[in-house]
Amino acid sequence: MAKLVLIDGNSIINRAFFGLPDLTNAQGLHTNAIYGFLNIMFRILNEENADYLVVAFDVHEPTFRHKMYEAYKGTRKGMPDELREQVPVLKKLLKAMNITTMEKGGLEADDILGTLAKRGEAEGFDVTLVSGDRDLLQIATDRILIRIPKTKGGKTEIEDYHTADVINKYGLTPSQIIELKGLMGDSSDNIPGVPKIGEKTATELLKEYHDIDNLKEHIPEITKKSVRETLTENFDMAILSRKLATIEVNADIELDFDDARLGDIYTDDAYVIVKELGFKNMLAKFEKAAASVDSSYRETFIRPDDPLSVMEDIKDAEYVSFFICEAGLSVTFTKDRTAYIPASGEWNLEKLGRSFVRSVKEGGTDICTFDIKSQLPLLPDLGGCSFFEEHVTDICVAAYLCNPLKNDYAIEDVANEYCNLVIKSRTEIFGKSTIAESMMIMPDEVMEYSCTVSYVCSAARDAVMSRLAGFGMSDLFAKIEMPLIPCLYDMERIGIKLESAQLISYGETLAAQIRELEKEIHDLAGEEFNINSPVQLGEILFGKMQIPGGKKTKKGYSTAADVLEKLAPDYPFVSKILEYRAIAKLKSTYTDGLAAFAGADGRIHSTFNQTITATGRISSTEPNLQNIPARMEQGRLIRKYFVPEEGCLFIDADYSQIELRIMAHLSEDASLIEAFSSGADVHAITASKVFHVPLSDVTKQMRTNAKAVNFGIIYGISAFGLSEDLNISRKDAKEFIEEYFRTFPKVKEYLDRGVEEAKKKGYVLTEFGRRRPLPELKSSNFMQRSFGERVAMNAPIQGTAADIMKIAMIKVKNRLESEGLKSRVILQVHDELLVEAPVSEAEAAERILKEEMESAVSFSVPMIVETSTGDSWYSAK
DNA sequence: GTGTTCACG
DNA sequence: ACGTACGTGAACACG
Repeated sequence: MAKLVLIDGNSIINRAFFGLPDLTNAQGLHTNAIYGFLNIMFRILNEENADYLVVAFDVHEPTFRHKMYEAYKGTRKGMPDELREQVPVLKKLLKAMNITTMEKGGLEADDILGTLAKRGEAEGFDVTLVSGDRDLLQIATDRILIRIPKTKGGKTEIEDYHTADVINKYGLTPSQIIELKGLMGDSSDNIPGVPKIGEKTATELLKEYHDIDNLKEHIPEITKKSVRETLTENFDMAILSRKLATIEVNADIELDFDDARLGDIYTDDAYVIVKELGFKNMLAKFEKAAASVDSSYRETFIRPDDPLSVMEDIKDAEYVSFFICEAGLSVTFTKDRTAYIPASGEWNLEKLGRSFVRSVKEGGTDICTFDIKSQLPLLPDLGGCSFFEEHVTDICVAAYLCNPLKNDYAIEDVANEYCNLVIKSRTEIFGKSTIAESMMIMPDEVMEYSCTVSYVCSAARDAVMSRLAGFGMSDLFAKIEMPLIPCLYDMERIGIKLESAQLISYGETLAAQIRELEKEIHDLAGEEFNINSPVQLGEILFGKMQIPGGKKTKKGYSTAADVLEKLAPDYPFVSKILEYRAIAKLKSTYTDGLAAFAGADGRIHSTFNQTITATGRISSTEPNLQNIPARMEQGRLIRKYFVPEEGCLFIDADYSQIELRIMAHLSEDASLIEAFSSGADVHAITASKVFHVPLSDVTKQMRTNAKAVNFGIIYGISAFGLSEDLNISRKDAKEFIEEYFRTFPKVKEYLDRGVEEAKKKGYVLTEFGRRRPLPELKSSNFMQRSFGERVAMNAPIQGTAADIMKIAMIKVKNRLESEGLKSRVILQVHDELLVEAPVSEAEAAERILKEEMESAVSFSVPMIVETSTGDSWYSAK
């Protein structure tokens, strides 16, 4: 028996859109509805052995009359733009998968589906009809199965209806569903129905009188007066509504089912589209197709007999792209020639790297690759900041600057986005194994991968760099991001010394405290439970102990610190929990966690990532050294175990109030600029001005409030946020903000102007041209739009601060080296640099740090740097 | 894998 | 009426 599957495209894509969180691909296209649609379609195809498949759509040309009607009714709003833009992409994808789609002016998708279902049944098929719309139940028979997917808590469950199932569930036959809609209406479909008659009454009436025509004859028999009256008065509504609810099953549709026969849907074209959409977990399905994608470029990969000649050619070339890994070196000269030299025999890895570096240096050759920082261990003495500025192009970093919002910058995405090239990703080829592990087992694949990376860099270079130039970021790239790479590499390579043994012993004292607290908490609670589990803790606190706290999260109660802190004064039990949490965090993340990262040299080598943040900041991982405790003494003690090498000191230098200073500069607010020029405590001055009291009369509370407002302004202030932070009413918070803006009127002008401009352009820029796109500003969702507005205020400030710090790092490195010092920057924490300096150099290094950081930019307010020295990170702060 | 919590700037 | 501060990363619980 042949099987025909019909999908209600509009209905399913709608369900998917509203059921899934907002997803976007690298280009900022919304993709959640397409993703959800595909998931459902794949599931159906998996379950059904479909021979024929048709996806039906409504025609989306809302007529003038439609619009008037919708505006008047206020219901069934037009599609949100975020969904609208996805429809053509889905259609394109379905086409690429050779799946028949149908739409016809004047017909709704329903009518197409109804007609095809009945026709299919008549031709002897088993028919399965997939829709989110219960209207379709009227089509159900023993041979036509209606499947309605429902998303329940992330999972998709499908309800199945044959005739019997409809009767079971509704007590009505499929054809009576039409009568049901006629009586009760359907607000989602703009079917009015009979006033005051809902599902219950309608069902009872139909059970008794079967259908609307028969019901008409028997209205006088109805016992309930209100029902009798509304039916008498509004019977024409029932007739009209039934007509609206009736799905056309004899529409004029031309379709030969043979044309809808399901073939191979995993085509090359579809692979490319799915890849563009960024649906990584679906790509596996299309993998086979990927292998057959045009890969003629592979024929340009060669293994020269004489590595030496390659090295000579590098000298002569103006620029080359390359990739070096444990397996060997690839060098792309032109798109027609990529040479691969495996590391073996005489040409071992060491020699390969050194020769490459020498050739590049001798030839003054420009080099281009992807994520050069990870290759630097194999490229000894490649060069410092100025070499990077003049000769290096990192495609990964360039792609990041072009769009800093992506989660990762895998080479296959760049190949796809900039050269329309489909290549296999590293994980597609090697799985979880590293290249080093794979080179013995599959050397050919390793060679091909290496060559592909190098080739793609050449192929993408022009496109990426011209986009960068179009965005005005060429200087930012060459003069800041590229020279920063050796700074980051140095910090990673040098690392920071950790007194592991002492740290672990501090961990043990913490463990003792944890055990103590655990016991007290369990005693107070009267039972043992996992304090670390927010679910269990919520149950105990707000369930068992009846502490007022209310719900907050999707899954039960929130036990976040800000909630608990409000309760702590009244409930000692809650204070204990907070104490427990604080210590448990210290132990797991900072004591045990950090100790595990100490290398054989007794130092921690973190990774500093340049392509993670949306604002241009650096991030630190494995471990994160940018969030070592500092605010509470108990945590701050952790810093005592970060120590300088013997004979060295730490010098810590941090920018004072850098973000506020930047805002003063950008807004040109005279009062704020003056506040900074006077050199006094800016939060106190703010308080003095906002609360209209002399500086000497500013109380602690006033300063705290002013400080919170200052932070709020930088974050893109909202009365709600400030009120949460200060634990005051929203009204008071609003007044603070208004008074602040009255005091610093130009700050308000600046922020408003920034948001307005961002809305017009769709992005914001830092002082150094770093660009942050703001797709949220176009959102129809209030929350997302508001978020976009706050980001528009924050990103130029946070981003400019990041730019300044990057400039400073380059200057500091250059200066330390040019003065022949051994002192080195070993950490960056956004507005702070930590230098490890031989004791004899400490004073010089401290002076250099301050000078170079303060002179990194020349703004209308001074950039002040505070330094301090010590024999641990703790004492140098 | 996702959500919650919490450490930093 | 909505339900919020900006930017990160790690540990843990839980499905």
